[in-house]
Amino acid sequence: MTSPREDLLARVVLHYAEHGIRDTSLRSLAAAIGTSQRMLHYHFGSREDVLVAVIDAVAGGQAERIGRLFDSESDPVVAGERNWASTVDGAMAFGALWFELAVHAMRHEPYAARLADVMVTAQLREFTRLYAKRTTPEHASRLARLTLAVGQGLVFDLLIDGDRAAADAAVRDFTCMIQRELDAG
Amino acid sequence: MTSPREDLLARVVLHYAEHGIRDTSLRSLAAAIGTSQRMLHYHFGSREDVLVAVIDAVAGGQAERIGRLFDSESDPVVAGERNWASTVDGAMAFGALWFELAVHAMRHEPYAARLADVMVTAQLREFTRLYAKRTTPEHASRLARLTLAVGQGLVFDLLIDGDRAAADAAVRDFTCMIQRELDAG
DNA sequence: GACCACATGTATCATGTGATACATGCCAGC
DNA sequence: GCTGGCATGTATCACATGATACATGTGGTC
Repeated sequence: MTSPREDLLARVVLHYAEHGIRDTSLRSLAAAIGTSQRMLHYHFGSREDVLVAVIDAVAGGQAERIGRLFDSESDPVVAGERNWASTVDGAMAFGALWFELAVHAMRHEPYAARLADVMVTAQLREFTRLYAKRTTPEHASRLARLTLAVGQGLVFDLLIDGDRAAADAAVRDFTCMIQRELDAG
Repeated sequence: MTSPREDLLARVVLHYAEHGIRDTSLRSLAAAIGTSQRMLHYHFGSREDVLVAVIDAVAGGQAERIGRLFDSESDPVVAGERNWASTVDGAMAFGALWFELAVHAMRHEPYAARLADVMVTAQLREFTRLYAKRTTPEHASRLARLTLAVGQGLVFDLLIDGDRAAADAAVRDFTCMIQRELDAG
């Protein structure tokens, strides 16, 4: 069912999530996930190709998550809450790796284009679409960016200071504020 | 006036901001900023010490910024706007380096403790203090985290998709929402 | 002028690293 | 049972890298 490559990739992602990419050599990576450096080269090609595969995997997972999340739900507030739940779960799983990968998107590396899309553009589009049902397109677009930023910023802070309860509370406040904004607009 | 070390450090920060830390060797770094690998070792010690110095410099700059920003201004909304202006300027200057360093804070590296403080804790404290003048301490604390997250998340998105106008517009919306929240609370 | 601390240049070392060559195992299909 | 393709193990190469040893310059003090 699962190819050796997929199997390896999953373990690579786990190890990167825990130990970071920057000072993980192919040798130590291979040893840690129970394979050999030879196999990493065989299944991925080069060291950079390992990174690209990781980015593709994370981007793919995120894309799937977005699709699943926004297709089934049409109420923006409920979607926002579900999005937060799903975002924070991913954050706890991937940890700092999420931001480590985001840096590649910020540097506009070609292989990270899809990641940039699922991290920002795609979610922005979906939130805008949802909000547009309750307000003007321009307003919806601004609120979408705000909502996305709140999720990302809270995850940022959460990963640094670990205060999950505070993040959840802030989301609840923001949800109320959005609700009021939509009712007023 | 400026010691050779400070002078070097400033150039190191610039180069890291533009090219990233991850694949910059001491040799290429030294060549790029017009010094020798020998000098980097002489003035900083080891490669990791260079990183620590960079983190300290960035954290110090941010600490100074926080102090300057929040001491002079007592109105939370005005402080929020000024904070955004200053945050976004820093983001455009440091670029992805800001998040590259944040990853170290997320991994709770000891040398990044001060960075974690200025990135989250200190700002959280200041915003909470400001908001507490207009609402309950608990509410102020939640709004502070929200405000901080909005700034960070918008910078995150801005660095990825480059839409400065959208970020500014979102901030304006958020400012209104906060204003309403404070007036209601 | 002797001395000294700070700063810088040159050369080199030991090692970790990505990559590759070559051989081996395993298993399906004929 | 032979063959061919996928997968894996072993050994090695060429090189970049961090680090250090040693020599040189430079400016200030007595």
